[in-house]
Parts: sequence; C-alpha cells; structure tokens
Amino acid sequence: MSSSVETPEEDVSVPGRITIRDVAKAAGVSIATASKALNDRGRMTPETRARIQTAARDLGFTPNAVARALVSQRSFTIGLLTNDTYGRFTLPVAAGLSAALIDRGVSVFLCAFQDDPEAARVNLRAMQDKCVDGLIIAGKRIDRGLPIELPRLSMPVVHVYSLCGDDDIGFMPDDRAGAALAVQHLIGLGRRRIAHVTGPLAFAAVAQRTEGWADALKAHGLAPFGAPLNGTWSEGFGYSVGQAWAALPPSERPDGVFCGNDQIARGVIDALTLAGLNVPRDISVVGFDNWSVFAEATRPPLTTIDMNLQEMGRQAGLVLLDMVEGLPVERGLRRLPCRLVTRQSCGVPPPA
Amino acid sequence: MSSSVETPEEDVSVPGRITIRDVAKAAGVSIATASKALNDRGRMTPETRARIQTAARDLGFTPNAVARALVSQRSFTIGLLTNDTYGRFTLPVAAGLSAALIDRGVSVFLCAFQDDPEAARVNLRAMQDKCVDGLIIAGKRIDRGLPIELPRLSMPVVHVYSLCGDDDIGFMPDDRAGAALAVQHLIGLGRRRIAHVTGPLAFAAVAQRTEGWADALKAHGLAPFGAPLNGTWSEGFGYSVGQAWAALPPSERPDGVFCGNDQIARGVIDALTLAGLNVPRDISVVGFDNWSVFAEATRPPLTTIDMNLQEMGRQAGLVLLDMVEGLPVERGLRRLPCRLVTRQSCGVPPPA
DNA sequence: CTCAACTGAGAAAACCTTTTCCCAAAGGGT
DNA sequence: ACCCTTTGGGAAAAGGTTTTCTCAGTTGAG
Repeated sequence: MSSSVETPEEDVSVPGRITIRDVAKAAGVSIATASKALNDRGRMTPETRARIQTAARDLGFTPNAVARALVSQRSFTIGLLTNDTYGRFTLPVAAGLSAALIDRGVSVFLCAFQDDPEAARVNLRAMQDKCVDGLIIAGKRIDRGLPIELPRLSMPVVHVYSLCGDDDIGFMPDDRAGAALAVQHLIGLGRRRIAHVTGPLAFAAVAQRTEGWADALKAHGLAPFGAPLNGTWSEGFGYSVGQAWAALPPSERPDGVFCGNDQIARGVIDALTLAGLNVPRDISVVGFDNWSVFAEATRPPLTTIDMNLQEMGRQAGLVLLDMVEGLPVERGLRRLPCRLVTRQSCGVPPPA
Repeated sequence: MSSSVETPEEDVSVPGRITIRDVAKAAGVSIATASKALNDRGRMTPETRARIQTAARDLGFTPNAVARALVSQRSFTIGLLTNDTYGRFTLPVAAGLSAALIDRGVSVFLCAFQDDPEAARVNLRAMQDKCVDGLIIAGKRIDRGLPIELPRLSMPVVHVYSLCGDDDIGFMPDDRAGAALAVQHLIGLGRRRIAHVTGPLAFAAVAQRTEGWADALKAHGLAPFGAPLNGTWSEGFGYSVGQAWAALPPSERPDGVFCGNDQIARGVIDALTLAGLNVPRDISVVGFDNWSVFAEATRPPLTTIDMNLQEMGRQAGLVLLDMVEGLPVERGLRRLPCRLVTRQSCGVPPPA
C-alpha cells in the first residue's frame, strides 16, 4: 500500500459526496462487486448482495449521474427545444413528457428561445455537448420547423406540434377530427346554420380545422353557413366578426359558430353579448384549444376542443426513449385524437 | 507500443465524436498541452497554442461537457425548480435566466411539478444526482415556499418569486412601489376617487399592493375611495365588482381603479362596458402583471404594471453564478422595481 | 565555464462508475 | 484422486477532460 494514494482509512475530514467506494468499503467488497450488486447484475450470493445494498442505503449513496453518463454514453437526459417562449403549447407537452420520463430516471432539459437562429444554434450545441440522449423538437405551429438544421444530428429526434418530414417521427393533434367533433356537437344541439371563424390561411391547422368543419356538415347533409372567415388568431378579429353579425337581421346570422381558437371565440361572444344577444340562446359557440385561462373566464364559459397536449408529450417521450434504447420505431406522423370539453357556451349538452 | 490499445493510427472507421485526443494528435502535441492551449491556460509558445487551436477548429472539436463536469465537479448546469406549471411567472423568469447564462456556457434544467411533495423530492434528487451547480427556486406567490426541504442542500440556492428566509438570497418585485406607480398614474390623469380591487387577503402580495395604493393616495393628500375589495384573482370577481358599480349613481362610483391583477381589471372593464359605461372616459383602470395576452386583448387595451420578471431571472442567474464560483454574495431579499406600461384603459397619458 | 533560474511541454493521476475479463476455490463426476 | 465445471468475487481498463508534477533544454548571470 503506497502511502500517497491509499490512505483513505480515516478520511472523515472531507464530507464530500458518498461514492461507491465508500459503499464497497463499508460492505467489505470491491468496487466492482458493489457496482454489480447495486445494479442487480453479475453473480454473487444473495447475502453479499443484500449486505451491499443495505450499506448503500445506510450511507445514503446515490450514484453520480455524471460519471455514469461518461461511461455508459447515456446521460439519462433528453432535450426539449422549442421556439414557443410563451409556453402555450410547450408547457403542457413538457409536463406530460416529464411525468412519463421521471420514473425511468430521465430528466428533461427545456430550452426555449426566440426565433433567432443563432440562439437556436447555441442551445442545440449546448445540448449536444451535454450529451443529451435524444431531442424533442416542439413548435407552435404544425407547418413550420424550427430555425435549425438537424442534418447529421447523431441523436434521435421526435417532433411535436411542429413540421415533420416523412422520414421523421412526429406527433400532432388530429385537427380535422377535432374540428368535426366540435361541429357534431353543435349539430347535436339542433344548430343548423353553422359558421366558421378562424385564423390566417397560411396556417396548416386552419385548413385542417376548416376541412373538419366541412366534413361534419356534409356528413349530416348540411350546407356550410357562408365561407370560412379568416383573420388573425386574436380576440379582436372574433370581436369584429361578432359585431358584424349582431348588425344583421336574425335570419341572416348563424345559429352556431365553430371558432379556430379560444381567443377568437371569446371575441365573438363578447361582441354578441355587448350587442344584446345571448350566448348560447341565440348562438352557440365552440372554441379550440381549451386554454383554460380563456375558456373558463369567458362569459359564459367556453365549450371547446382540447388537443390533449399533455398526452402528446407523454407519448412523444416514450417513443423517444424507445429510440434511445435502440428499439425499432415506425417512422412518420402520429395524429392524436382531440377531445370535446363541454362548458356553457353551447347550451345544454344533448341527453346521453 | 502494445498492439491492443495503441493502434489508433487508422481509426477512420469509428466516426464517433472528436475528442481532445484527436486534436492533440493532429497538432502533434500531448493531450495535456492540447487541453491547456484550448483553455488558455499553462505556458507555451504562441505558435503551439495557435496550431492547436487551429487543429481544434478544423476538426470541429467540442469538449465533452460530461467528462469536463466529472473532473471539474461543475456541470455548467443550473436547475430551475418550480411549482408554477402554468408558467405565468416562471417562463419569463426562465427566459431571462437562460439568456443571461447561455453566454457563460451554463444551461438551465427546468423542472415544473404540481404541488405534490413527492414529485418535488424526486425532481430535486434528480438534479442533485446530475450535479447541477446551483438551484433557482421559483414559485407562484411570494409568501409560500416550495414543498421541499432544502436542509443540507450542498449547492447554492436563489429564490425567485417565492418565500425567502433572512439567510436566503431571493428576488421579488417591489409590489408596494409598483402599486404606488399605478396610483400615481391615475392621480396624474386627474382621478381623485381611486378604488382598489384585488385578490385574497391571504396573499402577501395583496397586502403590499394595497399599501402602495394607500401610500400614493396619502402622498397626494387623497382619501382612499372605500375599503379595498378583496376577492379571487379572477375575471369573475372583477366582473361582479364592475356590475355593482355600474348600478350606482355616478357620484358614488370611483373615477379610477387600481386592480390587483390584469384578470380582475379585465372583469371590471367588461362589466362596466356592458353596462354602457365607457372606460377610460368614465373610469380609468390600471391592472397589474402585464400578462400580454390579457392586457392587449382587453377593450380598451390595459394600462398595467409589469414586474420585470425577465430581468429578475437575469439577475438571479448572475447572482447564482457568483455563488457557484465562490464569490461573496450579500444575503437577503432584493426587491426589483416595477414598470408602468401605458395602454388605453386610463385615457391619455400625462404630457411629459 | 558553472550553476541557477526559467521555459515549454509531457506523463500521469484524478473525477466515479461500469464492464470485461480473470482467478481461486469449491463442487461433482468418473 | 484427478480433472472439469461452476461459482463468487476482484483487478483493471475505459470513458474524456483537467491539473499537478516532473523533466529536459535553454538562457542569463557571475
């Protein structure tokens, strides 16, 4: 035993972190055996294993994730890269993701950046340097990618609510079916003159939701009430549409509206209400997003479509994990179903 | 040269990551020298240093952050632990934090959990295992801590928008001064009968904002217009207050209102507007939070107080970094000034 | 010319864990 | 009794970087 290195008998002085060395010494075994015992690997008598595990527990040993990452080439960390600084889409996704992965010992690195490509590059680089095992790319619209090139990115990637090529793996809400759900609800309540007020044509989501609106009407033999009205995704736009309707004679107004998002829906309702009309008596309104801070605060509270973003995050996390572990994963886009959340902006829900 | 280990002359086969070994070999120096050259440490001829740096650039070398963390005992990662899953407070803070730290090579681990202490424990443990250099504890109210014990936490901690003991280091907005700013603005516009509608008494922020309201009135020799009205932090509460006011004769109504948050302000404005009153002509309204999705969508757009949460995140990050680097840091709470954002809910701003 | 001081650069330990051998002892069959 | 197999456990390398020594060579002064 050389005196320079091997005199750790009495090193009570340094209260630093407890390592597997300490566990091994306490249990009277070698480091290798300790490692195997703690990871349920290798062969040894049950007694030895138990002794080591007890020692680890008594000492409060937790393996150093950094050292483990260095040797295993896995950091048990995944990155979530997004340009949705507002968090409207990303936060629910992140919540589902974290919840799904934390049990498996995987943490999530969230990087939100403004749409500056340079910031994107820096953050992506940081993640690569830190050896994240995989990447979730999350956006705020389904027809745009992030301003980064992932050319020869050596790690698996899953796209969520963001553009996704045919060879990629991605998750999106089934906007079309979700929209149809909303319109079916209106029809089920007896509405027949169903309009559609939504966002800019440039958004793919707009086209898909409009298709869903048309689908549901057609399935029930109804004609669209006018052409879809496209504007901005804002309360202001909904408000102006509501004002215009309020100025018309009742026979020229819709009796049901499917709005492309909750903000537009709220604008419509506010304008109608201010003009003396009653929602839902005169017109039923359905939104899209189920952004609770809007949907619940609207008077009356908004019936709307929920995209199940949290579930989307959960599934994306599980698929990414499979990829990290080398399991085969089918490429392509997965569309997750949406869900109708009934509040009071449409009237009484139909009897079950 | 033993043949088993040292035959990396022709290892073009494995396209794996470029390490400092490769750089050293390319530059014809030892690993140690390469490391020193790349970190601007040690002594060597400028030519050697330049040669190594050029080689590193040509090869596209980036140091492996995991290996570096293992040896330096610093991960260049800080954790942001929060129970604000909605992100109203945490996202701006995180944005400021990230922006401030990314230049210094430090990334941010965001962990948001519901108020379940078990989840908190698991996430905290994960951060410890991953050797984050420091922790930001962010909450959603200033008078509550997170449901975790940080007893002998071996890393530095900074609290942001969350309870902070005398020996801790924390950041909060100066609610009192911010509230006074709002009321001064109303007074400057000629308002004299200034009411206050705000959240539940149980929140410390409510008391502080109420004090600011009283401060500013007193400084101008004005009496409070009635007692502060306490309710929930919701549009619904503001709406009911607005309805009540609208039913009163003008002489018994306030001519200016300072609201405890933007949602209450919006509720007040909506109710007044629906009752046929005009904001700001009949009553000026100021909010608090500058939650843009509310403030901008209100009709008229809301003049409100911004807590500068992003700046708070920035400063918290810089202080935490100082602590990580062992610099002396003054303990205690720092209150950051708020800022008035003028929109159209108060009328014309006073001439400068 | 000698010695000290300095200079540039490399060898090796250290960070902590996992994993691949390898070895000694014990057990079993003939 | 001998050999082979199994068993339990350990030694050592590997992962990529930083850092501390150490050392050979060079320079300058006396």
